[in-house]
Amino acid sequence: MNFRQRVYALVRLIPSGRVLAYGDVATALGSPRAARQVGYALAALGDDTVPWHRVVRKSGHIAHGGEPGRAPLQRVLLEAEGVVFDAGHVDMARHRWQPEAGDVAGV
DNA sequence: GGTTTGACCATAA
DNA sequence: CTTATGGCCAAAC
Repeated sequence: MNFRQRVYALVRLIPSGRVLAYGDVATALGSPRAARQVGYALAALGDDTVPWHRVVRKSGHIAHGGEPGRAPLQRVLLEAEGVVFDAGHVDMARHRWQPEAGDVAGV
């Protein structure tokens, strides 16, 4: 399976109110240094069947996409799920989700 | 095949 | 706090 498809599959498993860093997704897929590919995969994402807004930077800050208006939208979607924003960034220590072994195996 | 690119990350100043 | 630099891996050309 392509790397991008694996990214989509894993992101779909993120529960509501939880977030993951690009690097965390890459690590869960077995390539800890492929954080850029995760963002690349989400950028090429056409369908909205994937909760892409639950993926942020490791700092908890929202990534600067080339598409204008995407960042504010992402924040709104996260806050709607109960994610707490502190000084413009997500509290990662509080909302970071850790994928379980069974979840990644199913992909 | 080589080269470019990018919703990243870590480090340093 | 900001800016700069290098590395990284997969996809696209």
